[in-house]
Amino acid sequence: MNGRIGVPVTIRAMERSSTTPGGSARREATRQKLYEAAVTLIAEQGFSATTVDEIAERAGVAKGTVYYNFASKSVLFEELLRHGVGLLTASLREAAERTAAEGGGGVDALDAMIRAGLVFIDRYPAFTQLYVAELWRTNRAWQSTLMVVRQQAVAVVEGVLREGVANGEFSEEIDVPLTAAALVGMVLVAALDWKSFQPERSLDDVHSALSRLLQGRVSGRR
Amino acid sequence: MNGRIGVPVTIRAMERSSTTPGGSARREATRQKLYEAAVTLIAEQGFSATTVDEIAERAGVAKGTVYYNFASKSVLFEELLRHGVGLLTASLREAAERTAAEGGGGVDALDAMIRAGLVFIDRYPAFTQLYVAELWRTNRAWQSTLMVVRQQAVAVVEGVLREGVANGEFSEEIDVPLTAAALVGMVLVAALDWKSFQPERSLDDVHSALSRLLQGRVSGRR
DNA sequence: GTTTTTGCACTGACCAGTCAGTTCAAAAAC
DNA sequence: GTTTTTGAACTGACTGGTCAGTGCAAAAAC
Repeated sequence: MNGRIGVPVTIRAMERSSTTPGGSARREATRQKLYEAAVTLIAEQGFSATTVDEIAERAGVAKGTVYYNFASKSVLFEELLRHGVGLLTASLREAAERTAAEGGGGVDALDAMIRAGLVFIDRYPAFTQLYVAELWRTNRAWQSTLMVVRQQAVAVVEGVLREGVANGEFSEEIDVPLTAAALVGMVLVAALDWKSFQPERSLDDVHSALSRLLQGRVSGRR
Repeated sequence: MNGRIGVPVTIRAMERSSTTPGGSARREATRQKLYEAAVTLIAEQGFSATTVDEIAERAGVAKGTVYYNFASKSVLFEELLRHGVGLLTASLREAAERTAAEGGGGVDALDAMIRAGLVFIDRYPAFTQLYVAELWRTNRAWQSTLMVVRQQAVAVVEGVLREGVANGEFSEEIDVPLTAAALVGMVLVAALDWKSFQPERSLDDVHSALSRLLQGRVSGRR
C-alpha cells in the first residue's frame, strides 16, 4: 500500500531505535519527557488503554515527535522497561556489593537489597506498578524483553543466596530460584501496598517490618 | 447522545446486574462460559486489548448474548473479579478454620493458607494473573470493586496474625497489615513464577520451599 | 407462551501511525 | 560579519481501520 514511502520509514525506524548513545542533548531530553509521561499513564491505565495522544500531550510535545523518537508505541514501552529495570538492577547490585565490602554476611546483603528495593519503589512507584502488571502476561509483543529484564534483577538475589549456600550460611535445602522469587514478591507486594494504602508511613518503618519477617522473628515473642 | 435509547438500556442493565441468584440454570451456564473465556483472554492480553467479539467467540456464543447477560464489558469484568476472589477467600478461610479445629497454632494456620493459596493459583492461574495485573492500578472503573475484594482476602491473613499476637504466639512488634501483605506477595509471586517459568514442579515442592522461608529456616544449616 | 439465544448489519467514537510542511541553530559561503 | 544553506527536530491535520455497543426479527430452549 505505501510501498511508495516504505523504505524511508523503515530506515527512520532503524536509525533511531534502542538507547541511542549518539542522540543530541535536545533529543535525549525529549525522550526523557516521553518516558516520564508514559510511565505514569501506563501505570494508571495499562498499555492498551493509554493513547499516544495522551502521552504526547502530557509530555508537552506533538504526536509526531513521539514517532520521530520511537518507532512505535510498543517500542517506546519496551525501551521504558529496559531503562527502568536497568536502574533497579544497578541499585540491587550496588547494595549487595557494598554490604560484602563492609564484611557483612548473606543476611545483611539480603537486608540491604530489601532496602534498595524499597528505595527504588519509593522513587519510581509508577514504574514498579507497570512492571508488575505486565510481567506475567503472555502473548505480548515485549514478552522477550520482559523475560530478559526480569532475569537480570532476580539473578542478583539468586547470586547472594547461592553464595550464602556455598559458604554454609544458608541451608543447602533452600530452593534458590523459588526463594529468590518469593523474596522479590514479598518486597514488591508489601511496597505496593504501602504506597497504595498507607503512603504516610516511613521507609524505615516498612523496612524493619520486612527485616523481621526475613529473619524469622515473627514467631516467638521477644 | 444516546438519549433516544437510554432508558431501555438502563432497564436491561438493572434487571440483570450482579451475581443474580434468580438466574435460570441455562443462563448460569452461559455466564460461566463467558467468565471462563474472558478470564484467559484478559489474563493474556489485558482488559482493553481484549475485544467483546473475542470473548463471545471463545465462549462459543453470539455477541448479542454477552450483552443480554451483562450490561457492558466492564460489568462482565467486575463480576468476574467478585466471583474469583469469592472463591479464594472462601478457600483461605476454610484452611484457617480447619487448622484451628485440628488444634494447630498460628504458624500452622499460615502454612495451611499458603497451601490453599497455591492450590487456588494452581487451579486458576489466569485469574490470579489478571488480578495481580489490575490490583494496583488507579483511575479505573472497577477500582472500588477491587479494593473491597482485596480487603476480603487480606483480612483473613490479618485475622490469623492478630490472633497469634493476642495469644502470644507471634511477637507484638509485628506490623499486621504489612506482614499480611508481604506474606500474600511471597506466595503470589512465587506461585506465578512457578507457573510461568517452571510449571513442571510439584505443588508440594513449591509449598515446602515457602514453608521453610516462612519459618525462618533459611539461615543456619540443618 | 415466555425466556434466552442467535446472526448480522449498522453506527459513531476513537486511535495508531503517516507525511507534507515548519522551525531554527549552526555551518558554509561570501 | 552578513547572507545562505542545511538538516535534525518537531508539528498537527489526516487516514484507514477497529471496536463497543445497538437493533431486531427469527429460532431454539424451557
